[in-house]
Amino acid sequence: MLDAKLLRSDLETVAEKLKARGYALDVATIQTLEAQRKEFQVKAQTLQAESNSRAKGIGKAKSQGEDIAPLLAEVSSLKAQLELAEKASAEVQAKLEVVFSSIPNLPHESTPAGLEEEDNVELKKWGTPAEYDFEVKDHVDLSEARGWYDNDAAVKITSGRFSVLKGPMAKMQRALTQFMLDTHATHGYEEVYVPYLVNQESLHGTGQLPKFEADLYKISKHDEHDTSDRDLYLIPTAEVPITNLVRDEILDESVLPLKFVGHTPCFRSEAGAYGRDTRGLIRQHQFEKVEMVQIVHPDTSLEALEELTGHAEVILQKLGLPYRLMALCAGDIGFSASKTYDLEVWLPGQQVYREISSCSSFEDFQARRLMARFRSGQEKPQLVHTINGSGLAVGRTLVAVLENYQNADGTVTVPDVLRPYMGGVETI
RNA sequence: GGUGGAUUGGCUGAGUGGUUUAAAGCAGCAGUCUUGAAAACUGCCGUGGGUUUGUAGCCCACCUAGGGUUCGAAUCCCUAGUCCACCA
Repeated sequence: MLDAKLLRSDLETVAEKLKARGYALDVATIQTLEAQRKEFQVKAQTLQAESNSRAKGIGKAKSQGEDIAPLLAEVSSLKAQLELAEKASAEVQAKLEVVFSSIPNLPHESTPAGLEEEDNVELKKWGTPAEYDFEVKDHVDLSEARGWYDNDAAVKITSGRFSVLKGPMAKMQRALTQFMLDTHATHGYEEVYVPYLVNQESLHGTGQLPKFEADLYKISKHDEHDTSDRDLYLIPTAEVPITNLVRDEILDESVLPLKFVGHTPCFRSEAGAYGRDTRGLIRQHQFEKVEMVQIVHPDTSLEALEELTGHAEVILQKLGLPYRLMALCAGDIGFSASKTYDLEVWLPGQQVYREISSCSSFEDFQARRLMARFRSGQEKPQLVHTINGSGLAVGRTLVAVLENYQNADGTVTVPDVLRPYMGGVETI
């Protein structure tokens, strides 16, 4: 959420900045609602103050044994007025809340201009794609030939865009997860285990709700006796539960930066992505991911994003996977993001670089929704900045390892760093 | 699954319808004293929102959460959460 005060004082500038990411801010509507909000809120508060002081006066009169009947008569019409004003105020504030929480974050000044994917800027390439003296397979052909990947079984058990992995491939996915968690621990991240089902407040805090409900799996309680809205959602990323650890907290400045790493499955309905990447493990409704989250002082968020992106790069480097680093343009960054780097890994099977990690700084956008703050000495609480990034998407890393490390005979060489996690085997 | 109890600020803990602006203590901050520290003493000491040029002043809300009763609710009623105890 953007700062409501900024939206009041400098709406035109905000609209201009949002234009950079292709978002048309409805300035007229906001100005109208804002004018109403001010009127009704001031009115309701004034009436409340009046009502409070009258009630106090009645109490005083009664304790002194005076007749309070005339005072009660005076106050009778006040209550109805107050109720009306409060209702009007609550209505307009609810409308503003909906509008405000649907406005995306402002792109950071260092975010490249542009609205399309083609406007993303390649910042560097690492590693050289290997030359193969045989015809390379993609991960699907390769793994099906070995009986490691069974799409039909997944369809039978559940539906499309799920996978059943078997044997060495299943084990390698687990090995990758462990390797990533252990590596990030050496960078000072505290490992956390978190719930896979979260409530609406959590999703609102990190920005998935209210705008992106269609991409989420919702779990209804089916309790006819419980009419309260307590539905839970499967997490689309560990960012949600991990970042929400600091929701409604006032941290002491000395604990910053907080660095968390967690491994979770992620669940995405991928509404609107039908027809894209239907083959193999690239785009799944359920996939494994290791996620890094940093809660930082506002002055250090830019450096923290560089650092965290570097931590994701280390994984690719240790695995010996060629990749490139992209700065996403204003039109391509996510709803809550201010600045985003994508890491794209080389997939020989497709002869393309594919996203394997997305690292973003949200500045105070999530923190404001989360009411995640810190206090320096005796000063007023300030909003923290939040940073997160995949380190890495495990399923896609598995794809990358299989494709990059494949041999002519259909076997796959196990990268050195994974061998300790796979009982020392050198090839699978 | 059932019954009962608890739920107050960073912590402990008073408060069962109105002069409560939530007592008091601890912790914290500032100061006095002291060579310095401790002790003692004095003062400050929650969060969000509104108004506003304003981190000034004034106002509103917040005693687990959400409803309700009332001129007035921490206090009474309902629903839910959490914790504790007992029963099955």
